[in-house]
Amino acid sequence: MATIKDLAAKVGVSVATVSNVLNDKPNVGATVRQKVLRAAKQLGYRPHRAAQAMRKGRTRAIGLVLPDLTNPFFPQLAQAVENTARTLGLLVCLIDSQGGAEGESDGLTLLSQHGVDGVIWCPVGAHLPSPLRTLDRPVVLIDRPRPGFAAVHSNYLMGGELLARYALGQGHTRVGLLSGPSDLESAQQRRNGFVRAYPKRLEIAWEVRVGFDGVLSREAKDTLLRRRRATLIVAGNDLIAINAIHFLAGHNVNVPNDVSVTGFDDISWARIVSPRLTTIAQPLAAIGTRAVQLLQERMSGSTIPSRATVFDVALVERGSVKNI
Amino acid sequence: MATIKDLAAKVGVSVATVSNVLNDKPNVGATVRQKVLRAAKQLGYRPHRAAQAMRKGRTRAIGLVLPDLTNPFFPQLAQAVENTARTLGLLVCLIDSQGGAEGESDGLTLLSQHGVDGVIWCPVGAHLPSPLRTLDRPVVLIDRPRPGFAAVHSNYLMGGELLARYALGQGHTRVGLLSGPSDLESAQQRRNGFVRAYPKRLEIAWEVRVGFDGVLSREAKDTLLRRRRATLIVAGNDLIAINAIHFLAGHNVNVPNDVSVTGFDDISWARIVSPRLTTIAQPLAAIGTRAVQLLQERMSGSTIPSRATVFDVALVERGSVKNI
DNA sequence: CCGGCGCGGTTAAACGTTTTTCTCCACGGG
DNA sequence: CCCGTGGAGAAAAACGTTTAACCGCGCCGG
Repeated sequence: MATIKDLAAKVGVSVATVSNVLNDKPNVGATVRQKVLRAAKQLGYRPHRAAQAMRKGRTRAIGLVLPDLTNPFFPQLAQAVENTARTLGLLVCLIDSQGGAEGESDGLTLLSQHGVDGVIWCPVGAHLPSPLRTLDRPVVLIDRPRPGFAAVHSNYLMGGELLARYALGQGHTRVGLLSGPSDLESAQQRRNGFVRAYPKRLEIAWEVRVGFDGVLSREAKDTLLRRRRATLIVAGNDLIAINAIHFLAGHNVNVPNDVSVTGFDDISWARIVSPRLTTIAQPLAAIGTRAVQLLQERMSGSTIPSRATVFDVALVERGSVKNI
Repeated sequence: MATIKDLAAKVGVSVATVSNVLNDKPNVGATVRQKVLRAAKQLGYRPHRAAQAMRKGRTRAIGLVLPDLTNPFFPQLAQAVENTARTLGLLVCLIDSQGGAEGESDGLTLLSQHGVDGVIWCPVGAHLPSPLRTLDRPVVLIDRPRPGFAAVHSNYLMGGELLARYALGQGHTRVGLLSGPSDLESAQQRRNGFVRAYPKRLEIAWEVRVGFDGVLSREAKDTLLRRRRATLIVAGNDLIAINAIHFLAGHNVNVPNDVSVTGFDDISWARIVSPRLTTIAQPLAAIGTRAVQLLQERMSGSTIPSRATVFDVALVERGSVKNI
């Protein structure tokens, strides 16, 4: 690998000068600048990132901490993050915490040890991993906002409201809720958006909380079987909805003929499951892209308090809700 | 952040000695060793990875280059890779080339610039990206073997044979092939395993090549509609199978009643699509894990020529094949 | 008694950058 | 004529490690 020293030798100039032209510093003449640039190209010079990191304290790498890549919600996000990061010359270092708090913690220490310049993080719970204290780098939350953090996510309230309006439009007035975990702002807002949109006209027959990974608790299953005359089940996300549909199908309850179901997220599965899932689509790619842009801003030291950016969502109508 | 110098000062010993105990080098007395260790713990010392990288030329980071995270085949792989890497103290740097050769190329240069110690790579085509030449680090291929490279993948031949035996067992003797790209060893072996298992008894009515991303060409669609009396369609992977099923459903041909379909890979979608897909299951997690172990071996300089490790596969019977 | 050797450590150089300080020189104003 | 100024570049220090080279000392064999 060609070093800055080689360039200096080749051009017949000091290393400092080479460094200066490489970093567009002033105090270097036009002719020398040209020569250096040419030599750099010719030798295929690439800066040694470790050396740069050492001096500047910047790695040009960011961390991406996700709860579970096998949850189809995240790959799209990850892809968008990686791609836009790469166009900015940033390397993304992946942590998949497998939904565990200690995986998250380990991952963050690993990242901080490597000195990433910032991290994009989708927190798994409501707690604050300790490595986050020592990691003195900007963090932007993705998909799951939290007070005191920069974040980019969807307008969950809006999603809930869209669902409520749609439910009424399809003639449903008595619904059951398979909400996400109550300690997740993102789950809470979906629910509240729905519940508070038409408090008079929409009756909540029952509500049970489920994890965003979609596994149904005993209680959830029991409730699903009884259903207590709810004609529509509003799930906290697509995974929950899909699991519910499968569970019901296993007990000879047909969706949407016997009961309707809605999801949230529009993950890829929503399109291929049957019935195809009526759900709320988030602009996943845009969220990922925006997250790294935001992070980049904060890494560049801009103290502009652009706290959160939230994206509009849209209802996508498929086949899991019946008009009654 | 506490540095090695601080430790040295605190214990009253030279930095070299501290470094030696931290790296379990000999030539340092037991008492001093204890003191240093204690001080390190006390100050919460963490080695500065950039500095280490600079000196040793090792980053303790590896690259993971994938064609497309939104292809449900890869997230499981990625998760396994990340997790076992983390237990080895390795950071995983992700590249998603979006199926493009130049994305792959860019990603590899980015990785090489950051000086990763090795890369796990699932090549998108048959070509050899140029940055691979300059990147002087071990590479292990994943899922898609290629002559001259260490690789870990499944026994595709075996998978093909299992499918052939199963097909015969279910009474199918005339099949159509929706094979993967012919320049991918992995696609070729699936096909050959199937075709060559019972050349006398199994008649190949037709064969058309499709990309592993599952999008159906004009030719593929036409062929699917005619079918020429094939009772079973053997797809190169699950994505292809699922798209075929959807396409057929859109033209009122029912799987498995009108025609049977098999897949390959057992991606998560295979379980939730309907009919649920009969397919070949690969031990994805094991593959990912083994890949990083293999890479780690090669990174440690072991010249043991453990070229490739291949895993057995299993047929998982679901609902997409009818017994006739 | 002397030379060599292993033990337990220290000193210093090195890795590839960036950055601060320094030098040299030409030029313009007083 | 002298001094100050600023432009162009060089020298050197620094970042946090690792490692090669060195050193003093006690011990053992000859």
